[in-house]
Amino acid sequence: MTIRTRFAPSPTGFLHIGGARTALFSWLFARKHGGQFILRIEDTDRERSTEESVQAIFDGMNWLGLDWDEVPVYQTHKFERYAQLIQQLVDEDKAYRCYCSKERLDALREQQMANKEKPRYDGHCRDCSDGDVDAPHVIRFKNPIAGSVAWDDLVRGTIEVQNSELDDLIIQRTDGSPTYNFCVVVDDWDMNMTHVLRGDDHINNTPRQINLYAALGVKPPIFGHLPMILGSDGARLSKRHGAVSVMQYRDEGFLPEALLNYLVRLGWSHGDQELFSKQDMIDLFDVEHINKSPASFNPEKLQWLNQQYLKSEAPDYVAAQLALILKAKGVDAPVDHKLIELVKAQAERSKTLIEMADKSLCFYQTFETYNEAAVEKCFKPESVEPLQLLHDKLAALSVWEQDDIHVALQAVGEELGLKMGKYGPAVRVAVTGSTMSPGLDLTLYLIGQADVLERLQKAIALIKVK
RNA sequence: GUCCCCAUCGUCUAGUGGCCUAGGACACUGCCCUUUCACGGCGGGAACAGGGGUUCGAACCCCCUUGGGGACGCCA
Repeated sequence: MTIRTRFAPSPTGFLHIGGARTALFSWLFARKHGGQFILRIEDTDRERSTEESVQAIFDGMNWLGLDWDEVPVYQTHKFERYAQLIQQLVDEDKAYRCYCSKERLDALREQQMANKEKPRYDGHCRDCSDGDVDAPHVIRFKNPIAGSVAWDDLVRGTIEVQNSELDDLIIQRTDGSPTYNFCVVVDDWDMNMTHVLRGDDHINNTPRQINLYAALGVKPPIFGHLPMILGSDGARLSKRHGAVSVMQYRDEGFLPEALLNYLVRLGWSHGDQELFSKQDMIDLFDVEHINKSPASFNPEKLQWLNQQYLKSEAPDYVAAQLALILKAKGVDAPVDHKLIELVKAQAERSKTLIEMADKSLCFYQTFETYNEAAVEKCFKPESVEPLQLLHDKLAALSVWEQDDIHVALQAVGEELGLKMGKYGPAVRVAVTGSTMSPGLDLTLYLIGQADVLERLQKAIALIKVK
């Protein structure tokens, strides 16, 4: 039997971190077993579902490289199918029309809460099957009254719930539209899902759905409930914890490889291994090592991972991403030798592409202002002489090679009897405006002869005035 | 409140009865490397929620307590 899993988001916003992690695990499970991974858009809530959200989900999945098989299924395209099955349940006396008013339901709930009971529908209309079909009504599923429902959860083990805890859920609204719990069951059945991996906020829905499967005479899929992702304060991850949209991470300079790697380690592990390529994940993934407890999202570790990938991914690939961000900052940097060398040098100094871009700006445009503290510390009257000497030596170079620049840099120290630490910082501030940069010779090399000479002169003039 | 689920360093986790005076990673921190900033290397502090059992032996099994999360919608 081919394994088939799915990711079924409702298009009411962007693809968020929690959804992405669920999608990743489902995707991994399918890919690992050579099965299929399908996308389903749960858009039965027409009020909140939008076209843009659907696209945002596709974008997020694509960016992460979570590819899906077959064409995505839209629940709104299946209303006839749902209606037909609901009618079937009514005909078979497995569902019934309920005429209870909202007011009655609210009062009921309030009273139950006051009695310290679990609020649930009392079955008021359960046995009056002779109601007027034309009067406003919903359709409720006749949940079994006695016994219990149990299933063998892929990650939790056996879970059992008493039917007495479950009420008769609405499967069709007054407006005739079907509800979530019903659609999910029909869809997973229609789509031949073998395994359903989802967030454990659905654990409470599972017994209801299993009862629905039984009523429909269908064998349910195997369920696996993934622990939730919490924010740093232990509460469910939400907007106030910072970025929760997958695409926001792209915008903040993260590589998809890093986010994926971070996500896969949230709730799953393979011994002590921290770094996983996509192929590693597919090869190594197993449900046995999925954790049961919720995990807190830790931005620092994500940053560390991002730097690991900034350093280990192909420099031209990183350079292409960097160019995009540089462009957004108004710098047109071609993905050439210079940018690639810059990536290699900056990767070990940057956690994100944004950071890398900011640190690389001065390689493409003259900086407006010097870092004040740097000027204070490094621009001294005695800096003029080595700066001038370096300027002259560099000006004399007919070819601009890193080796020659290195020699010139060394020569200045030797001729003046100065250690590198004595004049190096001044050079660095002169050409970059700050005290931090990659190795000096590489820095000078990448900035280019003309700009270096110009900046050196500008610095000398500044020091003299000072 | 009721039901369901969960519980190892601050965080992610290893651990499936003896290999555990509990291992790795992030973060923090000391030293080394070093022309800056980093990277890297070598160290350090830091956890089995509490209480009862079971067992020759419990981080691992059972029970209770506590704590946390989730669900309780004509949302999904």
